[in-house]
Amino acid sequence: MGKRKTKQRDAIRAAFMAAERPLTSAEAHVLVQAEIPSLGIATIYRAIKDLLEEGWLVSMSIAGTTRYELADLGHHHHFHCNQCDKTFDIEGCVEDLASLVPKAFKILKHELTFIGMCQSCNGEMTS
Amino acid sequence: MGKRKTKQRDAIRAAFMAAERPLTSAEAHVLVQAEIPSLGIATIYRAIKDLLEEGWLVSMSIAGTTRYELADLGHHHHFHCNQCDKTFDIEGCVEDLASLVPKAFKILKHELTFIGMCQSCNGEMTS
DNA sequence: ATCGGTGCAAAGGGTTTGCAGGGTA
DNA sequence: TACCCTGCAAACCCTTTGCACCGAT
Repeated sequence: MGKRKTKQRDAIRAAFMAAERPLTSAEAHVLVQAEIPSLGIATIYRAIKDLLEEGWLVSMSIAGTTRYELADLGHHHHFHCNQCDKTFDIEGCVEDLASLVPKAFKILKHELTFIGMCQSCNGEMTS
Repeated sequence: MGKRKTKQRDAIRAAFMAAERPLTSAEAHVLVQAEIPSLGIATIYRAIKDLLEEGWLVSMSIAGTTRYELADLGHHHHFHCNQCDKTFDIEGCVEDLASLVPKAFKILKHELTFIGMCQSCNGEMTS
């Protein structure tokens, strides 16, 4: 009844560990197919669902798409590039964010996302 | 060749003005149908598309769904309730957010969203 | 009388589910 | 061997598009 170890799920976990940034289901699929070309998108979705439930991944909604990354990265935030549509991790946070919210609202977490152009795309524009 | 004034688009604009919070396309549809029951969802989507292009609405991606609100509300942020799935506006912001981002990244804007339980739902839980 | 907007239904794109076969334990 | 996982295809849901009709100008 426990989870079984399969090469598909190993490859999916490996893709998220290697990515070092949040991945969409489609991005994960492409990365994993480099290892296992026959792997179907349904397997990606089912694995992500299980990994979310067991707390190994967390999800976020950025730029109209759900993205997933390792749950144990610690508190951080994100930068989304409109040019290449990739999302990157940003270290650090700021104080007193919670003070913005009325006390009657119960805060579970917050998400801070910067939108703009990433280092790579910005460099290409100005070169 | 300009935009025409129709009762459907008037009702759609009125719904966003009255809502005082971001609405999903489905929420807007329900609200507008109270006024014009025959109004179809495609009309909502087409009107939103035009209103975004003319800068009257802005869109955001929260909790897996695209939401829209008036563009002229000034800088503010959002609170999303996991219980009722509604998103609310939060006044204010904090300083020095941009300092978190590496200088090579070009910031266009930022989005800050608190996730938790809103006043109404929180009250129902504890009563 | 134009021609943009609307309503309906079909088409698209992304995500989920049913099912038979394959692989782990 | 038992049964979870996979791959494929169908089903779903949300959004977009085609088309004929309606209605604002």
